[in-house]
Amino acid sequence: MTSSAIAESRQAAFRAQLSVDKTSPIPLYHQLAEQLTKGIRDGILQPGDQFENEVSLAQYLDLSRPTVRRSIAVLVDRGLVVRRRGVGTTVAHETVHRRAEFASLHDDLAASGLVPTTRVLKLAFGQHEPRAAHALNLAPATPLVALERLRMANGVPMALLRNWLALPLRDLSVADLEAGGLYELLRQRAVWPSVAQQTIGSRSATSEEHRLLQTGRGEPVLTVSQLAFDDEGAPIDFGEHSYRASLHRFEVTRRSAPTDGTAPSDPAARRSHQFASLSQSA
Amino acid sequence: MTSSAIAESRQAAFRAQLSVDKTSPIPLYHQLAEQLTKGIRDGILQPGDQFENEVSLAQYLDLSRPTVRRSIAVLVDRGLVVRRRGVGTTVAHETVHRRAEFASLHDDLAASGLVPTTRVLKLAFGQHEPRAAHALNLAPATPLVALERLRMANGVPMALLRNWLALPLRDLSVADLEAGGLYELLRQRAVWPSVAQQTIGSRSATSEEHRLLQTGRGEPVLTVSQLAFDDEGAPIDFGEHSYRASLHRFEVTRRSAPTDGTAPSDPAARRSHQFASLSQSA
DNA sequence: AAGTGGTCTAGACCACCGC
DNA sequence: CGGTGGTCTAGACCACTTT
Repeated sequence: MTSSAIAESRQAAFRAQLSVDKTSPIPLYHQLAEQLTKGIRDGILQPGDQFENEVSLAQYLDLSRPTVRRSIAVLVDRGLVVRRRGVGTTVAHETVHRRAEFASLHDDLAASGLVPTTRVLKLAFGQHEPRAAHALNLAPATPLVALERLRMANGVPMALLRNWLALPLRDLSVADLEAGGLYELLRQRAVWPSVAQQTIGSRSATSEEHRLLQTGRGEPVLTVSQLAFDDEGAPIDFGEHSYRASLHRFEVTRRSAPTDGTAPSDPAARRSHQFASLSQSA
Repeated sequence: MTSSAIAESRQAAFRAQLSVDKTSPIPLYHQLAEQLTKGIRDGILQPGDQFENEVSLAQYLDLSRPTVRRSIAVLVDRGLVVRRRGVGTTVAHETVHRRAEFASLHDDLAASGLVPTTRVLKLAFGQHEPRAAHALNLAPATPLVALERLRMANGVPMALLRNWLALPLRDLSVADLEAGGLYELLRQRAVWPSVAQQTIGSRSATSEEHRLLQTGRGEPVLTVSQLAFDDEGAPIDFGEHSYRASLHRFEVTRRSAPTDGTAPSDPAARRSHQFASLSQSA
């Protein structure tokens, strides 16, 4: 049995697992994209394997080709597969699709098997912070919720997190904030961050940071300024975070890809914008 | 005249400028997306303005609705507009669509009105660098092109750039490298980077960096390790770059958005992955 | 009820690649 | 040449928001 024959049998076995529920409120393309993604992430389809072509997959699942194509576009966008005109679609190489996904620092630490804890240094309502207000596109006198937290992992100080919330969330408590991540709390209050602009820099630690983060001699901090907005562009919060440089890395994936994950053959279209995904890890 | 009436007249004037060439080899959706993008970037359409709806725009341009929709999806992906079911499409707020796009450090400096220059410290063919080879998924003994450059702006040292190329480009010359950016040279040789994984960190400058970059006392460096791959996942290069922290910031835009720039209403689909764009600036 | 975006169909023709 | 992905059409029905 040749290796390609083995790959074909993998493909056939995988295809047999696929199914979509046309009565579900979940879009068909989304159902299929999730199943295809899982197949690759679980290793059922392996790097270099030929993907079933769009037409026959559509026929097999009784879907139209555009719908199947849209599903595959999701995988292309995630960097899991590569489409080549005239050739076919193949599962991308290992190093390409180890694409980091974003999670909050709290979640990231937890995922690393560490125990994240939070010490709330400050929680104040109705604060005025003209700089934060300006960054959030609000009037300078807009009252904000000011927040200062020290994030630790297994008791080791990791980051100093300062945030100013544009929302009148008077029910936030120190206990809530020490129990988990800020964005999780916001989502519980139906606040869905949609866009966040971050600026990553670095400098030597201030004396306060040195004290709170227990940084070593000459250890710098990685600084992240963040502006978050919801679906409609309404401001959510402004954050200024300092991470111990020796304990953190920010992973970014830059990708050149047209919007829908297809690759126009035209040179003008190739000069397209580039997209990336971000994760942070300790 | 009400402000919405003014916005409507802007919209009408803008629509009159639109046109697509059906005989062009450039995809129709791409032609339209570029024109719409330009209209927003040039301020012809302003934040908060209502976009023409998909159906009438399709009718006006004699295109099908899916094609127009695909164009608008490009803008959604770029963060320029916001779609809301039952409401319409509006131009995103200023702070949301000031989305930085990626460019090479060389291009970024030039765009800032600075004069970028490059000093080639090393250019060596057939080098063995097991660490770089491993990162690129190559055999440890694979010969690489080793490259070390000092990038300056207006004569001020900005960054130390070390790269190892996986490609047998024996025709690279010091003169080429001092004339422009590395990736521009690669594109001239038909090498199209498709995916780049970067890890951003920070540490205090080594003595060599201190000497070459003329860093101030206690000034750290921002470090970026980068792996670049082409369309097919073939490795292009491994880079280790050190930027003077006081002179650089990395801008990242995180966005939660489904693949094609649409927003599934289903909660399961909302728990989708997040995308971002990266730029670096001095 | 009217109008918007969100999804989907069942085709079509073309460009590119490998045989 | 056949098979693949890339683009496009002309509809359809639905979900959601506003009036």
